[in-house]
Amino acid sequence: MTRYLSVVPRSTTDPLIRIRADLDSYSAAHRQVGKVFLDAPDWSIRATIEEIARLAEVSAPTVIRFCRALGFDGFSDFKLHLAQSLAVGTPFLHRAISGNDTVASILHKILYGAAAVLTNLERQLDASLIEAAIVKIASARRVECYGVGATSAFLAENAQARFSRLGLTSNAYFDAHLQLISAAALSSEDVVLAISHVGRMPTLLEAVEVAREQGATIIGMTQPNTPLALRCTIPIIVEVPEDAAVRVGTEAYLASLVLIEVLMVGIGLRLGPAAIARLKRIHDVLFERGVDSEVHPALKWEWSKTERGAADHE
Amino acid sequence: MTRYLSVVPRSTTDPLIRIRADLDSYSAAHRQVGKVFLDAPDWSIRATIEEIARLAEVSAPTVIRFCRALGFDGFSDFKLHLAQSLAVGTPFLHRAISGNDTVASILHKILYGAAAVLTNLERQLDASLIEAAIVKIASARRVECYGVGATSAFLAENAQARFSRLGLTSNAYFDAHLQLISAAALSSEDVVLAISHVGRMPTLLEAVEVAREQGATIIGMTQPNTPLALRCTIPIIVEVPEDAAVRVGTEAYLASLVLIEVLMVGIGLRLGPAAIARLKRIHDVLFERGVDSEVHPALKWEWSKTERGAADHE
DNA sequence: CCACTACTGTAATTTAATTACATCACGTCA
DNA sequence: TGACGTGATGTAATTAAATTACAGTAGTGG
Repeated sequence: MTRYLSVVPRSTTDPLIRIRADLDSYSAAHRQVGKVFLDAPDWSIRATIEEIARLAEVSAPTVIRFCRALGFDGFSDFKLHLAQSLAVGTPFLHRAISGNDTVASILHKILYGAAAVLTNLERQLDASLIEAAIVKIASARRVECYGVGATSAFLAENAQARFSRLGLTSNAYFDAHLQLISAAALSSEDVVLAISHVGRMPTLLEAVEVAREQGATIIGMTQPNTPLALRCTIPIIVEVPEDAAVRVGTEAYLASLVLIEVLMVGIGLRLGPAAIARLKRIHDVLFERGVDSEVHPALKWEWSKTERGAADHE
Repeated sequence: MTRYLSVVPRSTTDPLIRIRADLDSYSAAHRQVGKVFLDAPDWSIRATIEEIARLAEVSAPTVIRFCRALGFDGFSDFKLHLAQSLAVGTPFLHRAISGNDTVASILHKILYGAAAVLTNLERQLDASLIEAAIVKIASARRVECYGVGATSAFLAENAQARFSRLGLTSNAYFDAHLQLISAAALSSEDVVLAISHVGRMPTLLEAVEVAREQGATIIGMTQPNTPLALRCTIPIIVEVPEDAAVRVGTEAYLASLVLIEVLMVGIGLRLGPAAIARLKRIHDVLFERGVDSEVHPALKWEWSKTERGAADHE
């Protein structure tokens, strides 16, 4: 009875992602089962094996075999994992905040809502696009970060600070004019990271258009189906549920911020130990001096500019 | 067999929180059971009822009764909920990112890591302190937001923007000097929101000290046991795991941002429809003009509510 | 066309959760 | 003080669920 030992090390992705990815390679009966899980994951975690078998029009053992084929110990084990992967996904999205919420319940809803957005993001994102973005940025001559409005300006600034800390040449522009000037000076070795959730600011689109004409790679961080998304070389689509939940903007903002983090980590790993050592060094310096190391995620860009200059010769 | 129907509406808090809160009021045997769940929640979700009963030195039916007493349908139902509440909590915290991670797995780890921090936050926070902060801010003559360093400056600015949009009088100061001047001008009707994750910046502490002498309420958003935390009237403690992962500050930053969101929502509900209508109005103006509404992350909140007729007051 | 293999279902088995009932401890009131 | 009720717990029986063993079937290669 070594059932409890096989806890984690299977694979990182969650069951539904794997099922969807592999659905085509399954046999007829297994495909049926997979479809049931994909169609009604919420229901599945509370259903018995018989119920699922009935819905999939297969026998119960087939369901078990399906679970085992995915690497789980059995149906129960699979169900547990599925439940956990769904945990933050669905249950709290529908619940809007109202006047009779207590502080504790507001806290709960907002925290879970935010967490849900982040975990759902994994299902929506195309890892290969992110990888493409990482590859491009890591080898770019320079990375220009454009953002319009307070929030995306901060995101752009944040991205720029991180890129600089990794030793890349990067600038951030929040002004329509400066963006245009920057875009006009780009080459095909350069990358633009354009951040705008709404993705229809004419001035930004114009700058993107110019950068495109210069042959630069455009990585856009935006909602699906926006003009910006359509003009990108590599769209990184941040889709947050248009839910009746309290706030909309913050969730997209959190998602974007975390995605920038992913980019930075990915680029860092790609650039190798030197870049990571550089990060650590900056952190240590700040720490020794007793400076708020919270400066870390978004160093002032004057800062990193100087840092970048010094770091070019290593 | 109406087992599957009782899905949600029990209560908002998760099982472990409730158990810990109510532990004292349980009978001897139930307390034993509760302790087992609290001590080994991870193990519990994979254990059978017999195993748990054995460990708690009670009988199996007692375990079931315990689950029922908490409002669940039975042991399985309880286990499922427990599993879900733990889902984002534990499993990925220990896992650092290494060179042989794929982009997909980096994505997974970072997204889940961030989500985990947010959901764990609920267990660590004291809702009554947040409520106290909400009450104070909502009735303050003015709210001064202090932040040092790029990140907490942004947080302070963000908080200030939200408070202003709710119709409160609020300013944000990032400069040591300005903070001091602001602090010196406060009265006992005023509130300072001091944001600093590290919480030991001398200039900020000094400003806080001065504000304190003036009789102002100090709400501090910081780590546990920092000088700032000790000097606050109302400490809002953001404790994030000291993970060995690549990134350090981002998680604390996300947590703080979401907490500001909670404050804003709480204050908004407390202030009533007028504040909510004001938010909506700002949103409409920006929206009509085609401005990136992401400019204001806090916007759009409660539009659903105002739309469904609560816009009464204006 | 046969043998082999990979899938799938049926029926039996095992395991786990749940219920019904008995017991015990404790407090209350005649 | 002692019968009585109430609430909490355990024991044994019951039911439900997951799993295994086995058998049949379809497709594939020799």
